[in-house]
Amino acid sequence: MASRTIENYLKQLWLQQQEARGKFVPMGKLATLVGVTAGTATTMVKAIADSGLAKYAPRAGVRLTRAGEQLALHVLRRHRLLELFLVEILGIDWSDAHAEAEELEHVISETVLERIDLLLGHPSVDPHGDPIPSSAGKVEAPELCSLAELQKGNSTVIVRIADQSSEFLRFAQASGLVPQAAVVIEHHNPQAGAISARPDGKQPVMLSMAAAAKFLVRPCAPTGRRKK
Amino acid sequence: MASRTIENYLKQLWLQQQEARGKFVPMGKLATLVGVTAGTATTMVKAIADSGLAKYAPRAGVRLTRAGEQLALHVLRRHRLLELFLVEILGIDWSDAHAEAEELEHVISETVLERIDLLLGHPSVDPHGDPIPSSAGKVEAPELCSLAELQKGNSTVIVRIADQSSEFLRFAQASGLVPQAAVVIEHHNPQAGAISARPDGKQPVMLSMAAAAKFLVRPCAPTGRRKK
DNA sequence: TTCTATACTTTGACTATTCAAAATCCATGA
DNA sequence: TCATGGATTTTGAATAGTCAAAGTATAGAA
Ligand SMILES: [Mn+2]
Ligand SMILES: [Mn+2]
Ligand SMILES: [Mn+2]
Ligand SMILES: [Mn+2]
Repeated sequence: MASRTIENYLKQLWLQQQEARGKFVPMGKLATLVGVTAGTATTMVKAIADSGLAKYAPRAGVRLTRAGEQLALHVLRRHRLLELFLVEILGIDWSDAHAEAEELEHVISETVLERIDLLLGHPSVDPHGDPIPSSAGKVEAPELCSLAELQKGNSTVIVRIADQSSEFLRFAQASGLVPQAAVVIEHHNPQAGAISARPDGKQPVMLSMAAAAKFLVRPCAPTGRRKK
Repeated sequence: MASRTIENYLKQLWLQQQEARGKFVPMGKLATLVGVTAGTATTMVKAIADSGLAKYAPRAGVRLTRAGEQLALHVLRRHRLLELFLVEILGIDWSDAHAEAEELEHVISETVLERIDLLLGHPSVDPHGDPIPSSAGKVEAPELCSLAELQKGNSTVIVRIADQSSEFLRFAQASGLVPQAAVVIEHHNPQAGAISARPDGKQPVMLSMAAAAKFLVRPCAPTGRRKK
């Protein structure tokens, strides 16, 4: 029903709405995410709003309607199942899977999708630890904290990486900072704006707070210490 | 490089050229194959010719250049490898694989394609027995004869089905007339324009000459008899 | 309150692809 | 030779997306 272009707008909108729940996504932000100029985004968003998939408030931004969210979740389900499929079954590199899935997500039929889901054993997370929406359009949104929030000496397990760029993913993999990996915080320098994390059986890795914030972990403070 | 639309035109052109080697494909025929009006085909073909992928002769037809053939063969390779992958790995129905591959063939990257090729063990034919072009763009074109050309009492093996429509494929599968199946010609009535073929271990099947011609076999006349 | 930088919207134009309908060509048969 | 009918080409218009550039609104700074 929705064109591939519209599917991309909806998906980015949904992802962005997760960041700031309930708020309107500004046009400039959406344009950047989709990779078009602001004027193009305005035009497309008006069309999307006309078809009832979003609410558009001029100069304020856009927000998905329930129908828009459902459609976005179906696209996201295809995207994430495909990512896992590419990595697990075809052996595609972790860092390339996202870009490949970005195209495939628009041409996979429901039949093929369910076959993939079956073959993978109805997985709940993709290779980056991102949750896979159910075919009914449900996703769990667990509150996670990041490596940036832990204290020196804390140990934890990475569950999710919040950056899909292949450069970052290559760095993460090379460092051993992948989902399921246990890590210990070796140094924590809020002043220097950096921490040092050691993945189990690997060398310690220096991370800026910004980079550390991209590694979502659980449990948050397993050694019992708590902030403040 | 080439858009999905152009890839479709090139592929149909190549397929059609196989039927009548060396001849120009008439616009009306191409239009039907691609599923557009004749006027549209004329417009597109002129653009394709301008980019050097085909030779266009007004009122005579089109023919691919060497460059166009190479591109067409790459698309065909993607198509057939995907068909086999869908059937073998994902368990998609034989009769649906073609339609699915028709979309996927335009978005698969070279990397994913080679992974699929590897996973399938560098196969040489797709689920319908159609040869898969090599990555260098070569295809063998074995001269085959069809069930329609055999005599009563001949036995042979089906190697290829020359019809991609899901209705025909479903009928073929239900009858047991699939690639690798051994069959015996039980009756042969040129006057009635029909034959009866019995797949090994199955019930005999009545086929019009037109239908029988869609089943390509080898060897042609295994029992030593020859025509005329 | 007034000004202005920045974000946003509008406008005009362009590409790719398609269709319907009108115009044209040409092999054929009279 | 000449009229036709069918195939082909041309023309005009439409749709989906996109950009560049020009116009506009508004949160804050002054
Ligand atoms: Mn996409
Ligand atoms: Mn992911
Ligand atoms: Mn296709
Ligand atoms: Mn095939």
